[in-house]
Amino acid sequence: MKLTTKGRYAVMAMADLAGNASERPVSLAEISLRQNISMAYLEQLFIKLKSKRLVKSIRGSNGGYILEKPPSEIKLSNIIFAVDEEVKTLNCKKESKKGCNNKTTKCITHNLWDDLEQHINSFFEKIKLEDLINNR
Amino acid sequence: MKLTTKGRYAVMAMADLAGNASERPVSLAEISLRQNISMAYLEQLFIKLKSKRLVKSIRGSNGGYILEKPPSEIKLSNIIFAVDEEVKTLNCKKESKKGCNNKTTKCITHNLWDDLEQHINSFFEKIKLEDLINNR
DNA sequence: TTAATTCATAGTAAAACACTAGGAATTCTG
DNA sequence: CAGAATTCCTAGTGTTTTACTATGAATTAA
Repeated sequence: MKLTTKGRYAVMAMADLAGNASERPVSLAEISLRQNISMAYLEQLFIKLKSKRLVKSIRGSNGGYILEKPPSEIKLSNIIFAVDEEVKTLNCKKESKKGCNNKTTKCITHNLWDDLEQHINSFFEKIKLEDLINNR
Repeated sequence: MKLTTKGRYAVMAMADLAGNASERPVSLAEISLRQNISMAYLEQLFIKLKSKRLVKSIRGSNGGYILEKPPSEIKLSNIIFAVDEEVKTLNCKKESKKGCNNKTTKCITHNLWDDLEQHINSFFEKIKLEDLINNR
């Protein structure tokens, strides 16, 4: 899991979407205004969010986006993985290619970083969009 | 806390140092060989580790480094903070400057990312150098 | 004196990041 | 039907960070 502002923006946008849901779809222009994220950038994010089936789009005038599932079923990890697709293994792959057996110091930290990754993942696995909008 | 290969290399080097401790100090040349990290790069790391009092240096021929404290007293968080000094707040500071009160979506994720940071920190707080060399 | 080492500072190539640009396709509304 | 509002799509780009190299000085053991 990669942690950049991209993931953060995606979470912000999705929280905005969840918090402002109504009959009508929410346009990126609105989100852009409220969250102060450029529209072109949001577009990129939402194309990915859509391809991962987190949102649905309605094209044309008065179009916009709506959540594909209720906020209680969308985990933050889903969002972050959607936009920061590459699972960053922090060079572990490179090193395992170089040959890394379980006795080297190299591999000690190899495992360590894997554990960390899981630790971070579980953080975002536990939190749902719903939690964000409820807890404020 | 910033997570780059730099921190990882530092942990590797410190684990190597802990694992190969003896009467004599351990030279960076040795560590460089064993861990396959360039010496010049190790030098940079160790200057920082030294300034944070994690290692002691012995200059001159047959010199090198030794741990300043027993491995049971060196937390991985100490090592990582030593080399990746800037506490990366992932744009939170920038945003709090822009003005961010507790009702905005922006601030929801602001807090969220702070929590994450703590979550990651606690991961490295719990692990000591000793654990690495014992658990293999 | 020489070799091995740490210390210190500067520089640099490549990658990642965050973002912009430009236009095509779709759909509602008047 | 025309026009406006929107999503969709693909490139491009300036800045920053990263990871690393280069160079040489200072120190110390043998």
